Amino acid sequence: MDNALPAVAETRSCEIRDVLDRLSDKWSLLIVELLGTGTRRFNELRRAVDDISQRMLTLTLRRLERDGLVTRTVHEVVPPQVEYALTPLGATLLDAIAPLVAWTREHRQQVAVARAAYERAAERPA
Amino acid sequence: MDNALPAVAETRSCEIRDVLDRLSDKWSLLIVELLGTGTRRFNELRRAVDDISQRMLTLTLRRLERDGLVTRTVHEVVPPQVEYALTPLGATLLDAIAPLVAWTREHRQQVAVARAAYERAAERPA
DNA sequence: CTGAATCCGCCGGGATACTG
DNA sequence: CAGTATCCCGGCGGATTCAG
Repeated sequence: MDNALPAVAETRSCEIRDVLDRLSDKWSLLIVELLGTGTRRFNELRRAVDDISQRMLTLTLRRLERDGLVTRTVHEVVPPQVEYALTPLGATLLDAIAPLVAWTREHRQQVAVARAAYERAAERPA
Repeated sequence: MDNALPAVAETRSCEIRDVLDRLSDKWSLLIVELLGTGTRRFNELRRAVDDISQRMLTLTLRRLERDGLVTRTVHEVVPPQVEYALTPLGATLLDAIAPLVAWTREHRQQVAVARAAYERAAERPA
């Protein structure tokens, strides 16, 4: 077994840092996942996430738009109406995170159990 | 097309929140990815990530251990030697994030281009 | 309805020093 | 080598208010 830390590992870690950092905020992946089911309006997303602030929803959507993952379409009507949807690029990201989302659903219990056991062990060192 | 926000979307978003939040910190996915290539010692990881502080590496590893994703093995020798490795559960997570990691590698350029275009458009509203 | 702007608390996370 | 302890700062993100 090759036990030395291969150069490829370091290289790969560096390469994915910027984008992975970008996606590692509190809401981005969640919004992408939600937009996977179709075009949504601002308050639709707000209600769906339900504990995101206006501010963070706006900022998250702006960043996703900036990175070419989401489109923002303003309909000039009263009251204003803005629709958000995944771009083709965003759709590929959706596919990429699907396994991760599935993983969280399938292993959530297992993680919770492990965490509970760890906490219990930590509380009684005697 | 079913354009109403389906109940399933809200439900799914809520279900994955806790674990996704847990994984959405700055370093966890990166460490999991690095441990995918085999057992590593503390300073090996430190050098591999290279701009993580001692503190954050320790905290990140502790949390991964707590959640049953990583094992911590202390060898009672001098100097001390501690080895970290993925648990079977951690290995399943590695598989789950593989597509996301691949995505970042394949679309990094595209994101950078979109971002640059967005910034340029923002700077010249005239 | 969809934001922008402001204020502010909290904590993620870096730097440094110390320990077994 | 592999941590722990302490200090401290920046910015994420919530609450609220204002605007088109």
